[in-house]
Amino acid sequence: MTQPPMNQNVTLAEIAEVAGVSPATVSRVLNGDERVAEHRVESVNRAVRELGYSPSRAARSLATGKTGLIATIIDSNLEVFTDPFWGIVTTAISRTLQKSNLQALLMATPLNKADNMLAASLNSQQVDGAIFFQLHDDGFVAELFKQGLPCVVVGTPKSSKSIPYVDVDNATGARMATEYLITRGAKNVATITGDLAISAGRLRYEGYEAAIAALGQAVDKNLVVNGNFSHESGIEAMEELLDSGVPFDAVFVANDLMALGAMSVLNERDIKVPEQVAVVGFDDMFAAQLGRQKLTTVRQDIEGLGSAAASMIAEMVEGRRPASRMLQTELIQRDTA
Amino acid sequence: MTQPPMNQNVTLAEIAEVAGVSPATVSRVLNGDERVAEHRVESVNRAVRELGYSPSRAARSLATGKTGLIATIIDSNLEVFTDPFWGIVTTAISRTLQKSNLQALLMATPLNKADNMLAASLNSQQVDGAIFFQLHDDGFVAELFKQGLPCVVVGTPKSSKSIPYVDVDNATGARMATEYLITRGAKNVATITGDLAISAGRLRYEGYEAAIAALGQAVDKNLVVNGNFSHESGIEAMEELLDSGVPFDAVFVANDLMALGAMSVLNERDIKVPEQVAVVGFDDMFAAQLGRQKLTTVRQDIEGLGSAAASMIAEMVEGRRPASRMLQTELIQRDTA
DNA sequence: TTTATTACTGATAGCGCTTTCACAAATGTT
DNA sequence: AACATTTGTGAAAGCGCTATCAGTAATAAA
Repeated sequence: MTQPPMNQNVTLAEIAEVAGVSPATVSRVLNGDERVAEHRVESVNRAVRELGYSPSRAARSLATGKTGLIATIIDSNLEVFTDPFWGIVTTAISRTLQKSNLQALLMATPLNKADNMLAASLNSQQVDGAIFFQLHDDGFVAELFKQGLPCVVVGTPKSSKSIPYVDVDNATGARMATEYLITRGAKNVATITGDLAISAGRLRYEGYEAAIAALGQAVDKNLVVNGNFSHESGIEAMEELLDSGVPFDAVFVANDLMALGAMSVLNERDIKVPEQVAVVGFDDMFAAQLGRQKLTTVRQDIEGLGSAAASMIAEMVEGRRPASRMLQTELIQRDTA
Repeated sequence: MTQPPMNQNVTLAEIAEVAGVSPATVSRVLNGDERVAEHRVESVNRAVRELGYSPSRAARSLATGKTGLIATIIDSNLEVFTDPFWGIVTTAISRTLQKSNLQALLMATPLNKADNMLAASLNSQQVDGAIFFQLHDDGFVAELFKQGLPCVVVGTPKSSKSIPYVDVDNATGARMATEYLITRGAKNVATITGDLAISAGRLRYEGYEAAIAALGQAVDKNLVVNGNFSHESGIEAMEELLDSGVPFDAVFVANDLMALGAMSVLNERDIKVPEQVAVVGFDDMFAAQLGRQKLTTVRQDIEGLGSAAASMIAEMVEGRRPASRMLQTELIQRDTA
């Protein structure tokens, strides 16, 4: 409760004076330099406490060439706004960065046209590193990375895998989901895919494929229908599947949003879930738990995504070169399968 | 497509040399000082372009005492993570700040115990201002504000109204919703309230009350049951309402999450919506449009909240003192009323 | 004891910008 | 024609730190 005085304008020089040492020594103490006599460390710390001193970031940046800032860039063209995803991930980033004395600079900007503005921000000594979110065009990121800016992308980069990235293990998650359906007794597992142009879409489909292949079977093309991750496309895909007449008793849907759409079609046509058709989604989005039937789905560790990205960038800032990471998923069994 | 060279280490001094003027003049041009001869302005701009120069934020901060940074503080104890709210609002903030050459610094931190750390970040010359999200204890903010830090809170501050804030007009929105229900022919409009300890909860209830009062009636206490904004509490509240036996033909629910819960109870008991009971929610959360019956609700302008907060803080940074703002809501008619 | 290390510490020189301040040139005023 | 203003510019002094470098005191090695 005893708020420290926290004077706005105390400078290192004043601390030096009060503590009776040179500015250099104060700086050493502040930065944890070992070889300072114990009694001086103490008197410096005391002065810091008493005057409520906290060093100026600007001055420090200017002197060191480090800003302590990490750009967190979201392509505002992207519609990540269907879920708490972005909030959770940025919060995790911010929290994790704090441990390395870094801070997150938020940048929402259309990635294509902003090239220049963004480049200006990133290229000069404005930030120590940058975290990008899955993007259509990662050529820009590759460029920056090559120029020496520490970068990590959340999601799987399209072109240059040389950029460190962190992603959810989409393929394994999808495979687990499909295998679960099979284990539950499904004979014909259909799938509604996401946008196959996006890595998450492709990989989830490949996971489905792998599960079928493990059975020694080939994928029946009639059982796969393409969606684009939208709720609407889930509805359409399920209608198409049903109308085609192919028999199926389970469906793996590439994300919850489409799964919810698919479920509403199933409900309308009075097809019992999971008795007649079992369904499992992917993402464990918030709304998955809202309906009268809660969705069985593959949960991705969103918070983990953020903190992994943050700690990777922190490593890079310190000069190391972290390996890309793949986060495990978890099958959440609920009402629909 | 032609990426500018964008050299990492061009300094103002080099620009001065290339342009054949003094550093002071370069600085003037960069900052739009009027009284520089036209031909010099041009040669400076040319040099800037050719060398791909962009000024160092740190140096500028050190010289001016301004950082160009706005802290965006989210109390990580809070569960804002049920909706895209946070993502939308921060994106809007970031985008709006850019217009004033400011940037958003993200800080997710438990507000109570972090006092010290946060205070350290905010108090010294680390940021030019701060945006806070609705918080239980705004005493901390009041403190900072009194100390001269430009602050804006998103939501309605509990204690000190002297802090500039921006909020959705909860009362009017709730009143509109209730009146709509009445206009539609409802004779007995019930309400499920939110947490009345939170301003949004209280104000939405007051809006309901006002609509009833406008009819010249008093609120029938049997028609109001308290929830706490959670899905679960919506379910419970509706069960209570139904079990109590009080007749009602419409219900205004203080948020969509509870409304969705209430709806599922109505469905289970085969009560037709909106024929037997009309329902309208509040928030227009994403999931409101997902079910088979899309929720009629009061939309709040989340993006507006973010950009208002951002432009208010920008004004304050420039020394002005903006008035608090109240954002209008909009009734979105869908399937449930 | 003399010399070579080691342990601490303080001057001091920037980091890259802004901003007085002073001054010259150009313009305006009696 | 003499003086007072206004304009446009550069020199130079910081802004608050860090980091190099050199120097003194204390310790180890010869």
